Amino acid sequence: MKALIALSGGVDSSVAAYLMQQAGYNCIGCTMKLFENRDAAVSPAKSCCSLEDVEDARRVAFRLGMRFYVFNFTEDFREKIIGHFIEEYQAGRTPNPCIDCNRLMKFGKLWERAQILGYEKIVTGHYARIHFDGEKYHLLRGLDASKDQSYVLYDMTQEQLAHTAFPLGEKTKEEVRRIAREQGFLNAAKPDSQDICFVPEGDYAAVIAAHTGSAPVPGDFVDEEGRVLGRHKGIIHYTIGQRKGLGLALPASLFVLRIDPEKNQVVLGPSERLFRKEVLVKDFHWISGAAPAGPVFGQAKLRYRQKAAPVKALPQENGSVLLKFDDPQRAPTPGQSAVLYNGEEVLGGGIII
RNA sequence: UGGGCUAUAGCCAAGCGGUAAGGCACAGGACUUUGACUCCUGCACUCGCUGGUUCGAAUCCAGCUAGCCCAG
Repeated sequence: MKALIALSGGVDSSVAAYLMQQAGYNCIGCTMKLFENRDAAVSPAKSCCSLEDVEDARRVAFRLGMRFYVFNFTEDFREKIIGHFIEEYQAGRTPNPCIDCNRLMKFGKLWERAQILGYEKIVTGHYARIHFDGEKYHLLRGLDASKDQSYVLYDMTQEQLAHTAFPLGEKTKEEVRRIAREQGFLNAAKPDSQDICFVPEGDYAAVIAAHTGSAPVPGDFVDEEGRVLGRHKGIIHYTIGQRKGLGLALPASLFVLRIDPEKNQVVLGPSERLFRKEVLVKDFHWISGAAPAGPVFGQAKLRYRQKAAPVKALPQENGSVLLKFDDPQRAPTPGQSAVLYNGEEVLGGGIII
């Protein structure tokens, strides 16, 4: 069996490559080149796919005796991932580019390329498990609950799951680091990735400005009654539930409740006004391939780092799903992904509207 | 220029003779393959200014300055 390993340059994918090799696969390593230096000033060891990391990936592949390719996906990435990222922010929503990247790049473009080259599997370092019951593929949480990354994979199709391997799904981060050390990988102690790969220093607004060639338009901060509280730097700077960085000195802290792109306003209010029991999710993707006939009882996450909360999911005729939580959830944010679980299994997910 | 009130960090604000609470904002860190949230740490050798009383004052007294209110 031939496997194409997506090497990011980090520890996880390196160990994933090693494990596949040990499992007897004929492996080849590859890294996706997703953006140019000019598109995102150098972002050292902080991201999952910065250009410097390509060299780390190459060294790991060399050490394992694998051939190594770099696939240039910069054009698609700029158009589809960065482009969408910018549109969403400008529309007052908060996108999660990593989700799009997984769907369109890793399990989209990369899988296409793998098929052309005759590989049966593509392999990544995600902490998640795939289970085949003889009929359907199931996506399960990673065994290491603290590193579980099943959330970012909810968009995977049956076909993709059939041709993907997550060798780290059964491992803990500790074990992975240990294996990396034992194998003498130079990135064994490399920090976990963070931040958006094409956004250096976390300054995504600067990236948007650089790509659009125009600065965000300042507007008013208002309270729920419409009273003006101050001036904001442009709606792209804010997200629902945000507290820091408003630059307002008020007697109590306020949070972003809503963003109104038409009026170019950001509505602020106290924390307790952020909670919602019902959340509507559009374009819901069911991993099984089809929406269930009736309501589903399970748990859902509205953001990556959040414990799944008990919910009743009601599939709608138009492909949306209405989530009715047992307890109010803090700051559901349009543009972010809601993912539905049934215990260890990911049932599907979509975008909050 | 008659009377009254108030002046504490970027903002709000405790303090009422014993050696500057707290909140917001801000900065740094932790957490994190998104943005946030959260958590930790830091942040007035000084209380509008000048004198005085006192062992000791942001706290009492006087004058000055500034702002606000009422009466003009």
